[in-house]
Amino acid sequence: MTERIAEDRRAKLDKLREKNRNPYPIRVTKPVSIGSCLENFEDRQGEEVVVAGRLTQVRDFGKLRFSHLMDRDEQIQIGFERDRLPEFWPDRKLVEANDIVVVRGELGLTKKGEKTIWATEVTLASKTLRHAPEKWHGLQDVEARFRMRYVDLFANPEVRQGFILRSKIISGIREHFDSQGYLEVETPILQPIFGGATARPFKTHHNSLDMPLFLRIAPELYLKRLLVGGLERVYEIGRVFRNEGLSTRHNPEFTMLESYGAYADYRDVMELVEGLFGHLCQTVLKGQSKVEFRGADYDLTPPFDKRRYTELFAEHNGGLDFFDEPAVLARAKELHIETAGRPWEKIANDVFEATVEDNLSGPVFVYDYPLAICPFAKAHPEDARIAERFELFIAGMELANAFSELNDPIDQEGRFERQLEHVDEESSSEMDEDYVNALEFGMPPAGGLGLGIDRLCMLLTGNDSIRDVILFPLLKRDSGRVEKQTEAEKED
RNA sequence: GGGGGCGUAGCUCAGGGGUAGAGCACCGGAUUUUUAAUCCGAUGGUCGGAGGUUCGAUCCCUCCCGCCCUCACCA
Repeated sequence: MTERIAEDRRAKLDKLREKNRNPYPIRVTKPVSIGSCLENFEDRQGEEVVVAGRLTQVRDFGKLRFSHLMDRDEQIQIGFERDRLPEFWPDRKLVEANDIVVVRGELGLTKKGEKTIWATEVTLASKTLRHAPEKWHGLQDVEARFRMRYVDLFANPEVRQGFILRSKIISGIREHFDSQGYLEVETPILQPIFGGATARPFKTHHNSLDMPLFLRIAPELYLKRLLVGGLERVYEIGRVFRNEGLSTRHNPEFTMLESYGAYADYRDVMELVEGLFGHLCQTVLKGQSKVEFRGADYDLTPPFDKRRYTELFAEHNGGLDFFDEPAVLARAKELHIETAGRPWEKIANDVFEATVEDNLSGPVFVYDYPLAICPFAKAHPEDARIAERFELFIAGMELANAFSELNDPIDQEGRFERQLEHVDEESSSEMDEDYVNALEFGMPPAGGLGLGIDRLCMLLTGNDSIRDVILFPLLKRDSGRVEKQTEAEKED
């Protein structure tokens, strides 16, 4: 079969049209879910229902045929009998596996006790022109699954369930923040100055304003402006964009939750996060608190372990004091970490990442980070070198990042200025003066949180790769296939 | 960007310097209780792309494209 469209299916489509059967009707009878038909099924035999979905696996017995019908959540057997379907029966071979149909019928059982809808009326709702993937293995080819996610979703029910779960996770997050009095807001994705994180941005341009713009790397600085404005508790779930490499844990666009709550500090945010995980275990995981990820088990029951950054640093580096610059530099060289021309605190943090992070199975809050790598966090009242910041690690993945937000405009301006001394592709060459201006109008003390939704979904759905929890992960264009297709189209 | 692996029918996969293979799907036939139905028959391929070696390449070599894993950057 070299044609783009399966010729046999095209022929069936033509036959349907000849018989005045619309293969793509505008309106069909509204169905109920198959799941609702399965509830209390035994007591409802003989009841008439209308269901709809994709046909699978037709099993033909001459005057009788069986198939399964699949909708979003469930599937059920459909029994087609010649004598009950005078209208449909002559067309039965024109309607085949993979077609979308609406079936009216009676709930009943087969001789072997299989729950079945005995059809009394069958309407083709959409004719399929492509062959479906194999019924048993589904679509396995990873590349094809990503490029044709629409096929992956209907051919692989577990993929569909995974994305349904992702949707429920996001609903669960909204429920939790809403219940805590947080207001969901939206802030600019197109930003004239990028900030709020350390990452290379995507650049774009607005034509009529003739203005360079960046796709946001974080919503942080806009959300905190809203605290100045008095909204007090805000959160945003949205896409952020980072112009960096791809991996099983990184996609150039990913979904982030950020929240900011006035009159709270990072300890309160830890509780907020623990509460969130508790809520998700209750709702999304239906009371479960254990998840399996990459072959290991994780217990998400709060409270989580809490470990001080500098203590972990010493523990995994032979008692080394994080602030002992010459000793840490020596350790960095031992670990073959790039040191030349880089700020020492980044080098020291690289030592932390190289020696500690992979060993954090978690869930664990790592807290009290060195202030120098936390440009938006408040200093610890007892040690000016330390910031009130924590990160949540589970399965070696950084899932969340939070701090007691810096609201001192003069301190903030100074930290921006210090950042400008080391400008690279990952930091703006411009200070966000308006953000400092906002702080000068007064921002209440606040606890802020950033949480990677995709990684959370990986953990809760047990998927190893971020591409398995993003419906359409970024892929290169397959120029070979594209050329092949356009050539084939020209020949038509 | 570095290293490793992969790309064969619509799908899942085997094969391998000499006419390209299976199962499923599809097509024709049989069949009123199947559950990956079964049975009989038929169809279906630029073996990712372009070069090279060879009498002959899907197989060997080179380059290119794409995907996966991994390292680096990062969340």
